[in-house]
Amino acid sequence: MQTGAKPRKKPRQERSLATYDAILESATRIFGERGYAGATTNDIAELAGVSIGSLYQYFPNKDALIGALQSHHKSEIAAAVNAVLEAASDRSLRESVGALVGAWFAIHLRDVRFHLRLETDFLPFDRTDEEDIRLTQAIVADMTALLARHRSEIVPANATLAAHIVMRTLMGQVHAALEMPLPGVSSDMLEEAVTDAILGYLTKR
Amino acid sequence: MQTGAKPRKKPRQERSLATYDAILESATRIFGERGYAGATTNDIAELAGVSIGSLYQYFPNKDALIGALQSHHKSEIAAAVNAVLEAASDRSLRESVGALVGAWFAIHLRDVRFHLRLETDFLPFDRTDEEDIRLTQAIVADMTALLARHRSEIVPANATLAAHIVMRTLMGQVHAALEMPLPGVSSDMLEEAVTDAILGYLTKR
Amino acid sequence: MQTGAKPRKKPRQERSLATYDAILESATRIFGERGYAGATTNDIAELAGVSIGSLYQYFPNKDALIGALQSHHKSEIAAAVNAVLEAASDRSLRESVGALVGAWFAIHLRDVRFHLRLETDFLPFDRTDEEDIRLTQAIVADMTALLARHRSEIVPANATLAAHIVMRTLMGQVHAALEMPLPGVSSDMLEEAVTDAILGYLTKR
Amino acid sequence: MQTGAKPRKKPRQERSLATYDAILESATRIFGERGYAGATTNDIAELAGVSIGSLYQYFPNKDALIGALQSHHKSEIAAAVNAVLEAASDRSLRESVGALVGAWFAIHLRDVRFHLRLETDFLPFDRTDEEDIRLTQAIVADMTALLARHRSEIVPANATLAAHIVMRTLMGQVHAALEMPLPGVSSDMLEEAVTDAILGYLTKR
DNA sequence: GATGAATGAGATTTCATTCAT
DNA sequence: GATGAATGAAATCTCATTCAT
Repeated sequence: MQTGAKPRKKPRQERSLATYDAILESATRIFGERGYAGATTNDIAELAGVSIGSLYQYFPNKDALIGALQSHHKSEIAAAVNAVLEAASDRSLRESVGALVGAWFAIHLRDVRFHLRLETDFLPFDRTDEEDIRLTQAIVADMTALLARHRSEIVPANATLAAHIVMRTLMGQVHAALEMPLPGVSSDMLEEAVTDAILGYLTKR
Repeated sequence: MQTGAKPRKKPRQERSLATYDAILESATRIFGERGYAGATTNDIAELAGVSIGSLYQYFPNKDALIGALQSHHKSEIAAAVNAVLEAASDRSLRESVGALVGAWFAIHLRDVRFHLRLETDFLPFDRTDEEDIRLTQAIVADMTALLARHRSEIVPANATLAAHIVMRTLMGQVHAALEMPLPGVSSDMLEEAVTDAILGYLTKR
Repeated sequence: MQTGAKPRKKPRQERSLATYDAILESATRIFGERGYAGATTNDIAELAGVSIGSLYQYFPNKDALIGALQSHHKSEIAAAVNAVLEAASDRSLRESVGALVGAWFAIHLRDVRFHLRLETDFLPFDRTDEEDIRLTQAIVADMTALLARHRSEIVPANATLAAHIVMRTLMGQVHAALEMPLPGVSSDMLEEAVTDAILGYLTKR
Repeated sequence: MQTGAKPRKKPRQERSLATYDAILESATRIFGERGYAGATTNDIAELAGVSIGSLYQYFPNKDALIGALQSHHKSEIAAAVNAVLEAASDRSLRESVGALVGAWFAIHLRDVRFHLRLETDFLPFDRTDEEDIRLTQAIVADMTALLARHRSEIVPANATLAAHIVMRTLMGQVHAALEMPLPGVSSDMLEEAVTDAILGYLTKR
């Protein structure tokens, strides 16, 4: 796999934009259904209703599609975390953590199979482009800021480490929830349990 | 990818056994370095020092290699969890959870890149063979039993759900630790933080 | 490759002419650097600063670019040979041959890489259009006339064969000089050696 | 085009050798007929009667085929020049040069179209592998030695330059003879004219 | 006339798998 | 049992060319 694969050109005309979007939508579906290796660029183009040549006009290779999809995904998470931070002043720690857990699950459940793939097949990709690094840092920064707001209630001394632990707990729980659903456990119950787990870590004295 | 691919035969003779092991060892290395798609059966055979024909004598196809590797991995975890359970009578809850976390990290750190792959590239594999299901159930059962031993200290009412949450927290934390190491955080510190997170969830009143 | 591809139209207006020239100049550069297969019409258009559509307005296909370039090249040679012929009355045989060699080298050295390509990649092109044939004949005719002027000093009986041998010697030497420069041999020395070789052939008794 | 492409493996078994030879023979034919760009690896494999996979087992890419063909060609020339040198003691300069010209033409005429391609399409290839350099040096060295044997009759002072001029004359004349045959000129006549040209250069006082 | 998005045939190359030796 | 030459389906990607705007 090549690295640093980025969109070859940004669409300028209208027609172009529609093509670009159609390809990404198709890619989401097909990667989600078949995984990285199982998906073929020809099938993605076909489902998008464009020629294979057009796909390669916008994405220099297969990996560039994954890159674009991952960027979009991470942007969503960053926005959600930021929204929780913005609303934090009116909320208790429990409410904020609950909102965080809720948003995290919501983003992933919207397109379950795709996100599961994203967390599995695609993670090994070199995610070294600046955009991606920036987003990751933004997420961690917002989470650290969120914890700082409730400094007095929180036990762990190292705030950055705590932010990472929280983020990783979220990732792990969501991933596992997608991969092996627990029979007899509603998503409300699950979200509450995860919220408890995070609060337990943060506030246990 | 084919599903339910199992080893074609269990080698009985000495020389056979050596060949079989050499192939698995080589597969661990190469899958770890290159991922599922990047690894080729020819390269695995070559590194193992056997002909490609011999590889196919023991494993009917590429997926069977992954299957064997995953079984081995899950067996290790099951054994570790069981060992913690066996030793639980002499230990406090904190000690047992600490031992669990330690063992989990140890198993994965031993061959970092491969285990990271295992958690990513290879998860989508249909793990529906009986052996695998049995092992997963054994792990959850042992964990539930472990929690039961400390019933009085533990808050979550649903023991099975609690066992899953714990297991998932472990998986998520280990995976994240492998994938994005935290600079300035020693593995001891990390293990302690994860232990805290789990205990926080289990015992928070 | 198509044969007999000719410029679709000769541009009449000023702006058109500038576009036409820009394309040819760009083609010279890119064919020279990358060869026939390595050059793409899109890149040629881009370097010329015009759209790919415009390029195809002037040249019906890729081969037409080569055709135009070859014509231009052959015209230059024809003009140079003719100039030597025109000046021949005031010159000795040695002077005329020296002028011929000098002009031939000068034309090719001006854009070394492109001319090397011209002698290699592009020769197989069907050069059957009338213009090209006419130019080739003109070159041979002028050379024959040049030799005729010094009939008395010249040994080979068949003047046309002699003209061809001279032309071919020039082509071979220039080509080889471009392709594998001789370290320690200045271009003056080389031109003199080639002049000697031709004179040796023509005048050896 | 990739450089330094060499045969992927040397055939060890009998079957293997036959495959290898069949591919090279087929490649000679198809490259000769269609040129580098026009030839496809699939067609070469098909004509050779082997699968495309087998072709790539022996030659890592298209260029490696050209490389092998060029090596073979240069070997032939080197052998011929050496043979002329070996026989030089019993011959006059004119006889040796005549033999050289004859051999050079013979090698190329045997498979005219292919050799023409070799001199055109394929020359731009990076011929930087040691084998090739060694052969070129051997050819020049043998030619220089040949000239040294007739030192007293020869005019040009710089023997290496003279050897190059001779070689380049040969290349140019053969190439031109292949590309544009002279109507009414037999090959004997042509070879004699070329011999005269070379001798003229070497011995003109 | 100019533009450039779109096309799609076709080329190269890989690699899991087979099977004659 | 072991070998490794051979297979060929299938995937990625290119680029000359068209044509609606």
